[in-house]
Amino acid sequence: MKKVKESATEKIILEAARKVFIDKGYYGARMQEIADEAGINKALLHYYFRSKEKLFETVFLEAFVKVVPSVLVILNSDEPLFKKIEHFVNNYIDILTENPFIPGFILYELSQNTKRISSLIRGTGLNPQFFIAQIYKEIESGSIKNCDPRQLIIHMLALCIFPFVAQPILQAVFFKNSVEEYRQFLRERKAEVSKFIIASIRKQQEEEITFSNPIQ
Amino acid sequence: MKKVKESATEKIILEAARKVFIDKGYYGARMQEIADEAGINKALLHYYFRSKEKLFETVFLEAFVKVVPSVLVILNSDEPLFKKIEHFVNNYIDILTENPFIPGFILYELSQNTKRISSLIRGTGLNPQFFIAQIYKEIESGSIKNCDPRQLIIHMLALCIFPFVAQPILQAVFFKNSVEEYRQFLRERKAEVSKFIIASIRKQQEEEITFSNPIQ
DNA sequence: CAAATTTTTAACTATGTGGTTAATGACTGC
DNA sequence: GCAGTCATTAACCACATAGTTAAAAATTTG
Repeated sequence: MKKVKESATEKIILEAARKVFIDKGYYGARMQEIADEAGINKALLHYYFRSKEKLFETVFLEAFVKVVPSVLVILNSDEPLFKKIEHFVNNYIDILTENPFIPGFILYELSQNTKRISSLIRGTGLNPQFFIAQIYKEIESGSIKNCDPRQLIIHMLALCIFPFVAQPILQAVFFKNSVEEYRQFLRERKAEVSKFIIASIRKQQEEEITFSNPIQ
Repeated sequence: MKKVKESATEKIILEAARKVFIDKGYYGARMQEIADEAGINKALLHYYFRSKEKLFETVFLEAFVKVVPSVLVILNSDEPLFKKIEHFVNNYIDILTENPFIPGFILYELSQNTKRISSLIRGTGLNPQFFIAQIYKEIESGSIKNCDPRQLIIHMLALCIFPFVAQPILQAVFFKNSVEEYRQFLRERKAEVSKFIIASIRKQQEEEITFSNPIQ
């Protein structure tokens, strides 16, 4: 019988599985390679996790929980908007720097298995309504320009996540394939992105620029 | 012997291979599935393309060429910066709307097998130097704020590409899983993104805001 | 039309893969 | 210290998969 508390072996397996799955994806990963990486017999993988699919499921959920909800807390806090954007961008890029392969991993597996999305969303309480309401308030109060809050949120996500998803090609094209240069770039990017966003949405006193089509 | 002009069968195979590879990725794809999809015998795949890897390379390069270089032409044109940004964003989002799964495909395969794929890409002449120089000129002339041109380019790419890479989850979270609503959102996004970028980088006459750390 | 060539197929092979099993080693409680 | 349970292993199995082959069908060519 399996114990509730996870054994040391179980942790070692999960660690190895995470590495291999993130590197190779579900289909590319080999149970033997995971076992080798963990330095144990392949049968143990099945002993603890029954099947490749179950093992993957566990790894995926751990990754998802690591990256998504932590950042959601910030969006639902009651900080003022500009501070919140800075806070969000800083934290998100930090978390992703520590787990640079997780966004690509999540996006790919999610595009393969769209069914899982809805259960994940339900499980982690992904709901942008509070943040959307805050953006509306700021628009009405005149501190930011008119826009569709969903567009703004997706701008924020894109600017934070994309550099990690596209790391290989960006690193090759813009940074002579130097990992160190790319890391430096990401550090600078934290400040760069918040400034970029805030400069764009902040309303100038003298003119009222309206964005097209707020929301229906 | 293989003819120079590709036969009808060859086209059918490529079409089927594209579909399966994009859906399942390199490791997930099965030669038998591609053959079934094409309605032909599996041996024909090897007859025309020798191996899975060669077939994949062909498919990948076709996809890459469809999405990347066409848009590079715009960046290397001599339009003024703001017009060029609008032009770029409009064209890119259009192209991606027609090929919504290609970005994810490219990024995924690139992250799985960076070495092999980057040698494939090298032949396609990706070079942002001209556009980078243009951005510098605009900074010097005082029409846009100071910034690292690479950051700006990656902002642009992120804002265009991310909505396609993350479509499943964004659609679920923000658009009740409605494909039509998401399409509408992408249409609006074209205008939204250029405005967002230009509003952020345009320099106001009265103040000179400097971004941190231009380039070394 | 018949010979030569190209295209297509069914059957096959070698290998890699996820998963199983039965035996062994390591603990744990008494 | 020993019975009983849990953890670990090597050897194995069934099956799927990329790739091959040899023969048949279709097409081209003289």
